[in-house]
Amino acid sequence: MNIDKIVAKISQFIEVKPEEFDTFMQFASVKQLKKNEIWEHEGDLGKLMGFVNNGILRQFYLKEGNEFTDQFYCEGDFVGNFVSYVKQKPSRSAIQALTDTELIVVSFDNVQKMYDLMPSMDRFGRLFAEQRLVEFSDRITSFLLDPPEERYRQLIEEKPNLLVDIPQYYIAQYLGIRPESLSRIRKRNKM
Amino acid sequence: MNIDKIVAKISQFIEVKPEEFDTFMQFASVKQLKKNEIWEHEGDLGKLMGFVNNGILRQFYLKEGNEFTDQFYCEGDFVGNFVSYVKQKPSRSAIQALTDTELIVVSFDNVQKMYDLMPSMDRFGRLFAEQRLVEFSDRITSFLLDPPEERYRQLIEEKPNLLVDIPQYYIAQYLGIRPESLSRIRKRNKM
DNA sequence: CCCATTTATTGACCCAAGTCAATGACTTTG
DNA sequence: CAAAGTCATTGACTTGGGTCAATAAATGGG
Repeated sequence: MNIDKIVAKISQFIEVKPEEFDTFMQFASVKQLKKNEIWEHEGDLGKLMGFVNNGILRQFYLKEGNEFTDQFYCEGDFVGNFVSYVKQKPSRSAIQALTDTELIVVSFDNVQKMYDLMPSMDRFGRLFAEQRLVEFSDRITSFLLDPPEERYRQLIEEKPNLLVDIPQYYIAQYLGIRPESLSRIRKRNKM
Repeated sequence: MNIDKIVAKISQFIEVKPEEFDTFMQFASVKQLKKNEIWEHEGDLGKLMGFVNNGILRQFYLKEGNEFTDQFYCEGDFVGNFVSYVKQKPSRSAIQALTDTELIVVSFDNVQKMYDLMPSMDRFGRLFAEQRLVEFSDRITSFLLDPPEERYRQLIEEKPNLLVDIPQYYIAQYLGIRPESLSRIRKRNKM
């Protein structure tokens, strides 16, 4: 199990002692996903948290036969049905690998155990949640302030690899528009 | 200083010992705001956190002469330029009281001190941030899945008092549409 | 390398929100 | 109470995204 990336990630937030990582790794396992494989299904209760060692995933909703992509998860991100877990309600969304993907997986129950065992974990959880909060807040603000065109520009600037690694219609779903409209936006602006 | 509501709020997340609340209150002060008064200005670095004892506030952005309301804060909510504080960058948004308002105010710096002094505070911060995260996530999902009409219906169901206490055009700003469009939506659906 | 499948583009048309301007309703206050 | 100001509604028109269908381009498996 290659833990370099997850060590680096957690160390961005708190100092971690080597023996704490040993504890962490006792709870962890590796999961390989093939392209297009569904990892967490709609209707599941969020039970697992993953760290993306490599690959891209998306979280999506179905409504009236259409798919809506809510989030992308890329290398270095934590992925999971957090909302379902926090609410303790079955998830309305599913999580799917868009490329071959490797995850380091820990159950939320074991994450809870770590919160109780390791004093620094609550702080990590807080700082991590605060950072996600800022990302979510920025996305909401962008829905209010920026037209789809501008949201597309920003997304591609932030995550240029999306454009090469996954079909455009997932990007359209994420922006809240139809693939045809994204195609026209790209044409209008020669992107 | 009436601390009943804030005690109740924090107790939803963690158990607090009376002496811990004493510590908390040493850091806190009360701030009265008049209707339409700006509490935090655009360009300020987020320095203060408030707890809404009563009243309604909004956080808003200016873009090309238009105002965009990003968040409402009602009785029992924590209000502040969290994003600016976390990023340590001047805020692009302002916070304004929409009715006469009473806040219990603590500086973010003192909140940090409490994180270090009181072991349970990191957990409170984590749980609180997790809950906000779920709210934000639901709002993003709603931007993707639901037309403005449906978002309006849900907002009014959740916070019916908004409709009586503040002008409709703030609600339109929050939904991401123009006041004229909200007026037409209400007419179409006899709301 | 070819064929089947998937993905992206384009066209024609529709509709809901945006824009601008005018009017109506309601509030505040001198 | 009258006048000013604020807020909501309505009308006429524009615009950009949605929808459906056809075609083109890219991809992947045999």
